[in-house]
Amino acid sequence: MDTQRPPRPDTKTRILDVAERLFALAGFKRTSIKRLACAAGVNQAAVNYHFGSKAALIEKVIERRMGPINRQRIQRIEAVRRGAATQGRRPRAEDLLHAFIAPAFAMNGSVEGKTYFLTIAGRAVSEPDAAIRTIFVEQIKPPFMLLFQAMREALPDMPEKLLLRRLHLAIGSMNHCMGLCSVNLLPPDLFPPVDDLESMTDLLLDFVASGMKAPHYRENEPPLIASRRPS
Amino acid sequence: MDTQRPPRPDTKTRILDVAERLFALAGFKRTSIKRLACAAGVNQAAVNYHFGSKAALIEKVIERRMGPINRQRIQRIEAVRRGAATQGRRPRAEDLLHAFIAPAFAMNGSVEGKTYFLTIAGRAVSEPDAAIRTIFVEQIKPPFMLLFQAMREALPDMPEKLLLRRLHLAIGSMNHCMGLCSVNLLPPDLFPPVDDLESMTDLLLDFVASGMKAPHYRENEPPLIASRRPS
DNA sequence: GTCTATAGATTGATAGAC
DNA sequence: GTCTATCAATCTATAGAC
Repeated sequence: MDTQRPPRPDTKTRILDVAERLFALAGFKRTSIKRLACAAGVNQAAVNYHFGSKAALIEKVIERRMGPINRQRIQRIEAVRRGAATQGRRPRAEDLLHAFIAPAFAMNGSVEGKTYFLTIAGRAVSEPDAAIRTIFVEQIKPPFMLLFQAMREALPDMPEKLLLRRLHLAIGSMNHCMGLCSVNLLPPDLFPPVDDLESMTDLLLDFVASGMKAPHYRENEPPLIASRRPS
Repeated sequence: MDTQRPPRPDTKTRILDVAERLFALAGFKRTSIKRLACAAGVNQAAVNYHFGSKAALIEKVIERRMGPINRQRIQRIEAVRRGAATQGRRPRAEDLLHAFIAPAFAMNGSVEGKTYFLTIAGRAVSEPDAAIRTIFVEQIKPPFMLLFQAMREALPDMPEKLLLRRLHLAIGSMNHCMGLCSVNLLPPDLFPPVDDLESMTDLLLDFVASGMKAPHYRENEPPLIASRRPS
């Protein structure tokens, strides 16, 4: 066998990899620097030497994945827009949503790294620590707002506020999906494990594309669903 | 004025109310018994005297709201089923989803208590502490499985696995929605605040009902959305 | 860069007086 | 039931030798 084992990554990368895994499995707060360093095979003081503080380490763990994902999102949304403009038509909502969702499930790197980060990202919006939550929110804001603008072109008849709120519901499905397809947050009888991340993407895309295009009623119209307001 | 101020609730209830608020605002882990007791105007030792431990207190906070919500869910799903059977037709997916969703947004009690609990519930599925997460999962399982069975009647052509997975995406939207409509997890420019919980329910119901009924392809069929697999 | 040792703060839980 | 006082464990961060 001429397969050489990959060289042991440097300390900084080892810390980031282990931090990603432990943060996914036990959360930020419950993962102490001490156990993290032990699992990475480095000294406890080395973590603060390389990253300055636990908060800074958390930020690096997030940025390492979110940066590339969000750059891809922006590129692909722009590509969908250009493609539609070339053909003289509006962009399709499905294509835009796919451009936003797919990069999160198609990261480079090991499968493990992927799935661990999906768990972390799934917790992001509801993270109780505002400082951590803000890291995510600020990073996802540019591609999200770009998606919003492009979706206005795709669905010009939908009121802006409704569109924006529905986009948040789509993000909610995506986050939930992210959490489900990695660390087993739910028992298998409750959520049948999905074989691969690609079919997860399809599952999600069908759902949110349909949800985004749901009929909506204008003011003073009777509800579409009669049973909605049970007397 | 003959309006009598409501009598100060007893110690146990005061602790539960304050715990609910602080757990929503700062999370379980970051809320210490000490600050909790201080905010409730009770002694620190009183918390452990009344509840035994922090974990037991968390469980009580969750059960106090989830119990009534889930009982309502079961009642309303059964009612939809009976109503449909009486008319000799299948239950409607919208009605079943409404039966599951509405009780969460229509709790009894103060508006504050409502919204604080919505934040807590929104974090439930992605909670890093498995013990806490399990409390939620076990409590929501009965109404969720009942919803699943009833939805099989409503959408008999959909493969079971797909139906189950889509139901999870619906739950994901709901959870996200719960988090958003209470404590401001996101800045208002990113998510326009919703005036009332009822319109939040409508927003959510339109979205998930449409998502659940999205077209799906059988095996060996070409994808509905051509752009889904960009070469 | 890596290590040991420890400071300094906070935590959950409890013992025991009243 | 309510209080004070405290224990034992845990945490982040850092000082200082090598």
